[in-house]
Amino acid sequence: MSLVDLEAFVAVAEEGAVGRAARRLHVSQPPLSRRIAGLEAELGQPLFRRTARGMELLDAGHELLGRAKEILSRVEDARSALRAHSSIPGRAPPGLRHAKRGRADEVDEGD
Amino acid sequence: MSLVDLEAFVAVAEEGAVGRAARRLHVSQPPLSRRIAGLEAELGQPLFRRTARGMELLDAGHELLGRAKEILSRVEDARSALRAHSSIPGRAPPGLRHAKRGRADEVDEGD
DNA sequence: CGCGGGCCATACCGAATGGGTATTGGACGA
DNA sequence: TCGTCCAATACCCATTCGGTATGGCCCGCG
Repeated sequence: MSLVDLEAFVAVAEEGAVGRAARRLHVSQPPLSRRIAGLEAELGQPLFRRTARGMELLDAGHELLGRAKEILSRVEDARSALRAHSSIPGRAPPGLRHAKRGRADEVDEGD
Repeated sequence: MSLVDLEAFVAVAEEGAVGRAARRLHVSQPPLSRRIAGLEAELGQPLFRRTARGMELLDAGHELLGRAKEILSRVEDARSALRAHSSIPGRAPPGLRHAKRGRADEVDEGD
Protein backbone atom coordinates (compact mmCIF):
# COMPACT_ATOMS: atom_id res chain seq x y z
CA MET A 1 0.00 0.00 0.00
CA SER A 2 1.70 3.13 -1.21
CA LEU A 3 0.49 6.69 -1.29
CA VAL A 4 0.00 6.34 -5.01
CA ASP A 5 -2.24 3.37 -4.34
CA LEU A 6 -4.27 5.45 -1.95
CA GLU A 7 -4.61 8.30 -4.41
CA ALA A 8 -5.69 5.85 -7.05
CA PHE A 9 -8.16 4.25 -4.72
CA VAL A 10 -9.68 7.57 -3.70
CA ALA A 11 -9.97 8.68 -7.30
CA VAL A 12 -11.71 5.51 -8.36
CA ALA A 13 -13.98 5.57 -5.34
CA GLU A 14 -14.95 9.14 -6.02
CA GLU A 15 -15.35 8.82 -9.75
CA GLY A 16 -17.11 5.52 -9.56
CA ALA A 17 -15.24 4.26 -12.58
CA VAL A 18 -11.66 3.35 -13.36
CA GLY A 19 -11.75 5.05 -16.71
CA ARG A 20 -12.84 8.40 -15.37
CA ALA A 21 -10.44 8.15 -12.45
CA ALA A 22 -7.69 7.40 -14.92
CA ARG A 23 -8.45 10.54 -16.86
CA ARG A 24 -8.51 12.52 -13.63
CA LEU A 25 -5.13 11.14 -12.63
CA HIS A 26 -3.63 11.53 -16.10
CA VAL A 27 -2.81 7.88 -16.51
CA SER A 28 -4.36 5.33 -18.77
CA GLN A 29 -7.01 2.92 -17.65
CA PRO A 30 -5.08 -0.37 -17.53
CA PRO A 31 -2.35 0.68 -15.09
CA LEU A 32 -4.94 2.10 -12.80
CA SER A 33 -7.06 -0.99 -13.05
CA ARG A 34 -4.02 -3.06 -12.15
CA ARG A 35 -3.17 -0.81 -9.28
CA ILE A 36 -6.59 -1.25 -7.73
CA ALA A 37 -6.44 -4.99 -8.24
CA GLY A 38 -3.01 -5.05 -6.66
CA LEU A 39 -4.22 -3.07 -3.69
CA GLU A 40 -7.11 -5.43 -3.16
CA ALA A 41 -4.76 -8.36 -3.44
CA GLU A 42 -2.40 -6.84 -0.92
CA LEU A 43 -5.20 -6.20 1.52
CA GLY A 44 -6.57 -9.64 0.94
CA GLN A 45 -10.04 -8.48 0.10
CA PRO A 46 -11.95 -6.66 -2.61
CA LEU A 47 -12.73 -3.00 -2.12
CA PHE A 48 -15.10 -2.55 -5.03
CA ARG A 49 -17.83 -4.44 -6.69
CA ARG A 50 -17.52 -4.37 -10.46
CA THR A 51 -20.79 -3.48 -12.03
CA ALA A 52 -21.61 -2.99 -15.65
CA ARG A 53 -21.23 0.73 -15.32
CA GLY A 54 -18.40 1.11 -12.96
CA MET A 55 -16.96 0.44 -9.57
CA GLU A 56 -19.10 0.43 -6.49
CA LEU A 57 -17.57 0.72 -3.02
CA LEU A 58 -17.85 -2.31 -0.81
CA ASP A 59 -17.96 -2.05 2.98
CA ALA A 60 -14.23 -2.47 3.27
CA GLY A 61 -13.89 0.19 0.62
CA HIS A 62 -15.92 2.67 2.61
CA GLU A 63 -13.83 1.91 5.63
CA LEU A 64 -10.69 2.63 3.68
CA LEU A 65 -11.93 5.72 1.87
CA GLY A 66 -12.09 7.95 4.92
CA ARG A 67 -8.78 6.76 6.22
CA ALA A 68 -7.12 7.16 2.85
CA LYS A 69 -8.28 10.73 2.48
CA GLU A 70 -7.16 11.45 6.01
CA ILE A 71 -3.72 10.04 5.33
CA LEU A 72 -3.31 11.86 2.05
CA SER A 73 -4.28 15.12 3.66
CA ARG A 74 -1.74 14.59 6.44
CA VAL A 75 0.86 14.03 3.81
CA GLU A 76 -0.11 17.25 2.14
CA ASP A 77 0.07 19.00 5.49
CA ALA A 78 3.53 17.62 6.06
CA ARG A 79 4.59 18.85 2.65
CA SER A 80 3.37 22.37 3.23
CA ALA A 81 4.66 22.47 6.77
CA LEU A 82 8.05 21.59 5.43
CA ARG A 83 7.73 24.19 2.75
CA ALA A 84 6.76 26.80 5.32
CA HIS A 85 9.51 25.68 7.63
CA SER A 86 11.66 26.09 4.61
CA SER A 87 15.26 26.44 5.44
CA ILE A 88 15.22 28.49 8.60
CA PRO A 89 18.91 27.55 8.87
CA GLY A 90 20.25 27.64 5.33
CA ARG A 91 17.67 28.72 2.78
CA ALA A 92 17.73 27.95 -0.91
CA PRO A 93 14.91 29.16 -3.12
CA PRO A 94 12.97 26.39 -4.84
CA GLY A 95 13.52 25.75 -8.49
CA LEU A 96 16.79 24.01 -8.06
CA ARG A 97 16.03 20.68 -6.52
CA HIS A 98 19.35 19.04 -7.38
CA ALA A 99 17.98 15.52 -7.50
CA LYS A 100 20.96 13.40 -8.36
CA ARG A 101 19.25 10.17 -9.32
CA GLY A 102 16.11 11.33 -11.12
CA ARG A 103 13.07 12.12 -9.06
CA ALA A 104 10.64 13.54 -11.54
CA ASP A 105 9.84 16.81 -9.79
CA GLU A 106 6.30 16.56 -11.04
CA VAL A 107 4.10 19.57 -11.31
CA ASP A 108 0.37 19.40 -10.86
CA GLU A 109 -1.32 21.54 -13.41
CA GLY A 110 -4.95 22.13 -12.74
CA ASP A 111 -6.80 21.22 -15.92
CA MET B 1 7.55 11.31 -0.85
CA SER B 2 6.37 7.77 -0.50
CA LEU B 3 5.58 5.77 2.59
CA VAL B 4 8.82 3.94 2.10
CA ASP B 5 10.61 7.26 2.14
CA LEU B 6 8.94 8.11 5.40
CA GLU B 7 9.86 4.79 6.97
CA ALA B 8 13.41 5.29 5.84
CA PHE B 9 13.48 8.78 7.19
CA VAL B 10 12.11 7.74 10.56
CA ALA B 11 14.58 4.89 10.83
CA VAL B 12 17.53 7.12 10.06
CA ALA B 13 16.28 9.81 12.40
CA GLU B 14 15.86 7.33 15.21
CA GLU B 15 19.08 5.44 14.65
CA GLY B 16 21.10 8.53 14.04
CA ALA B 17 23.03 6.81 11.29
CA VAL B 18 22.23 5.56 7.84
CA GLY B 19 24.18 2.35 8.32
CA ARG B 20 22.34 1.31 11.45
CA ALA B 21 19.00 2.29 9.96
CA ALA B 22 19.85 0.23 6.93
CA ARG B 23 20.46 -2.82 9.08
CA ARG B 24 17.21 -2.19 10.90
CA LEU B 25 15.32 -1.99 7.63
CA HIS B 26 17.12 -4.94 6.07
CA VAL B 27 18.46 -3.02 3.16
CA SER B 28 21.99 -2.04 2.37
CA GLN B 29 23.39 1.34 3.17
CA PRO B 30 23.69 2.93 -0.28
CA PRO B 31 20.05 2.63 -1.34
CA LEU B 32 19.00 4.09 1.96
CA SER B 33 21.48 6.89 1.68
CA ARG B 34 20.13 7.64 -1.76
CA ARG B 35 16.58 7.52 -0.53
CA ILE B 36 17.25 10.13 2.11
CA ALA B 37 19.08 12.30 -0.37
CA GLY B 38 16.18 11.94 -2.77
CA LEU B 39 13.70 12.89 -0.12
CA GLU B 40 15.67 15.96 0.79
CA ALA B 41 15.91 16.86 -2.86
CA GLU B 42 12.19 16.43 -3.33
CA LEU B 43 11.41 18.58 -0.34
CA GLY B 44 13.91 21.13 -1.48
CA GLN B 45 15.80 21.19 1.78
CA PRO B 46 18.10 19.07 3.89
CA LEU B 47 16.63 17.15 6.80
CA PHE B 48 19.86 16.03 8.39
CA ARG B 49 23.24 17.40 9.07
CA ARG B 50 25.99 14.93 8.19
CA THR B 51 28.45 14.70 11.00
CA ALA B 52 31.49 12.52 11.30
CA ARG B 53 29.56 9.98 13.30
CA GLY B 54 26.17 10.01 11.75
CA MET B 55 23.09 11.95 10.83
CA GLU B 56 21.76 14.68 13.03
CA LEU B 57 18.23 15.99 12.63
CA LEU B 58 17.85 19.53 11.39
CA ASP B 59 14.86 21.70 12.30
CA ALA B 60 12.97 20.66 9.22
CA GLY B 61 13.78 17.09 10.12
CA HIS B 62 12.26 17.42 13.55
CA GLU B 63 9.20 18.95 11.98
CA LEU B 64 8.87 16.01 9.65
CA LEU B 65 9.64 13.31 12.17
CA GLY B 66 6.47 13.70 14.18
CA ARG B 67 4.32 13.96 11.13
CA ALA B 68 5.93 10.98 9.49
CA LYS B 69 5.36 8.79 12.50
CA GLU B 70 1.79 9.99 12.68
CA ILE B 71 1.19 9.16 9.04
CA LEU B 72 2.80 5.76 9.28
CA SER B 73 0.72 4.89 12.27
CA ARG B 74 -2.45 5.92 10.49
CA VAL B 75 -1.47 3.66 7.66
CA GLU B 76 -1.01 0.82 10.09
CA ASP B 77 -4.39 1.60 11.59
CA ALA B 78 -5.96 1.49 8.17
CA ARG B 79 -4.35 -1.85 7.50
CA SER B 80 -5.61 -3.42 10.69
CA ALA B 81 -9.03 -1.85 10.38
CA LEU B 82 -9.28 -3.41 6.97
CA ARG B 83 -8.11 -6.70 8.35
CA ALA B 84 -10.68 -6.54 11.11
CA HIS B 85 -13.35 -5.47 8.69
CA SER B 86 -12.24 -8.44 6.74
CA SER B 87 -14.74 -9.64 4.27
CA ILE B 88 -18.02 -9.15 6.02
CA PRO B 89 -19.63 -9.71 2.62
CA GLY B 90 -17.60 -12.35 0.83
CA ARG B 91 -14.87 -13.77 2.99
CA ALA B 92 -11.69 -15.43 1.81
CA PRO B 93 -9.14 -16.52 4.39
CA PRO B 94 -5.71 -14.93 3.98
CA GLY B 95 -2.88 -16.93 2.58
CA LEU B 96 -4.11 -16.76 -0.95
CA ARG B 97 -3.48 -13.22 -2.03
CA HIS B 98 -3.83 -13.88 -5.75
CA ALA B 99 -1.64 -10.96 -6.76
CA LYS B 100 -1.58 -11.24 -10.52
CA ARG B 101 1.27 -8.93 -11.35
CA GLY B 102 3.77 -9.50 -8.54
CA ARG B 103 3.29 -7.59 -5.32
CA ALA B 104 5.83 -9.10 -3.02
CA ASP B 105 3.56 -10.01 -0.10
CA GLU B 106 6.37 -9.22 2.28
CA VAL B 107 6.41 -10.60 5.76
CA ASP B 108 7.96 -8.73 8.63
CA GLU B 109 9.93 -11.07 10.78
CA GLY B 110 11.02 -9.69 14.08
CA ASP B 111 14.71 -10.34 14.44
C1' DC C 1 51.82 10.00 12.98
C1' DG C 2 50.14 6.27 10.43
C1' DC C 3 46.57 2.59 10.67
C1' DG C 4 42.00 0.73 11.40
C1' DG C 5 37.34 1.33 11.69
C1' DG C 6 33.39 4.02 11.70
C1' DC C 7 30.69 6.99 8.70
C1' DC C 8 28.20 8.66 4.10
C1' DA C 9 28.31 9.32 -1.06
C1' DT C 10 29.03 7.80 -5.76
C1' DA C 11 29.46 4.65 -9.84
C1' DC C 12 27.90 0.92 -11.99
C1' DC C 13 24.96 -3.10 -13.17
C1' DG C 14 21.17 -6.31 -13.36
C1' DA C 15 16.47 -7.27 -11.77
C1' DA C 16 11.94 -5.70 -10.86
C1' DT C 17 8.42 -2.15 -11.24
C1' DG C 18 5.36 0.30 -13.72
C1' DG C 19 3.10 2.69 -17.59
C1' DG C 20 1.54 2.55 -22.37
C1' DT C 21 -0.87 0.41 -26.51
C1' DA C 22 -3.64 -3.13 -28.27
C1' DT C 23 -7.17 -6.15 -27.48
C1' DT C 24 -10.88 -9.01 -25.35
C1' DG C 25 -15.26 -9.71 -23.22
C1' DG C 26 -19.38 -8.33 -20.68
C1' DA C 27 -23.54 -5.30 -20.09
C1' DC C 28 -26.59 -1.97 -21.48
C1' DG C 29 -29.47 1.29 -24.52
C1' DA C 30 -31.04 2.69 -29.02
C1' DT D 1 -28.27 -6.35 -33.31
C1' DC D 2 -25.07 -2.82 -33.25
C1' DG D 3 -22.54 0.87 -30.92
C1' DT D 4 -20.90 2.32 -26.59
C1' DC D 5 -19.10 2.22 -22.15
C1' DC D 6 -17.05 -0.49 -18.86
C1' DA D 7 -12.90 -3.36 -16.62
C1' DA D 8 -9.35 -6.97 -17.33
C1' DT D 9 -5.54 -9.12 -19.75
C1' DA D 10 -1.35 -9.61 -22.78
C1' DC D 11 2.65 -7.76 -24.25
C1' DC D 12 6.48 -4.48 -24.57
C1' DC D 13 9.63 -1.03 -23.29
C1' DA D 14 11.43 2.74 -20.18
C1' DT D 15 12.32 3.79 -15.64
C1' DT D 16 13.15 2.80 -10.96
C1' DC D 17 15.47 0.62 -7.51
C1' DG D 18 18.47 -2.43 -4.84
C1' DG D 19 22.91 -4.60 -4.48
C1' DT D 20 28.14 -4.74 -4.77
C1' DA D 21 32.27 -2.28 -5.11
C1' DT D 22 34.65 1.67 -4.08
C1' DG D 23 36.21 6.28 -2.54
C1' DG D 24 36.80 10.00 0.85
C1' DC D 25 36.38 11.81 5.45
C1' DC D 26 37.06 11.91 10.35
C1' DC D 27 38.33 10.03 14.58
C1' DG D 28 40.87 7.25 18.16
C1' DC D 29 44.55 4.22 19.23
C1' DG D 30 48.89 2.33 19.23
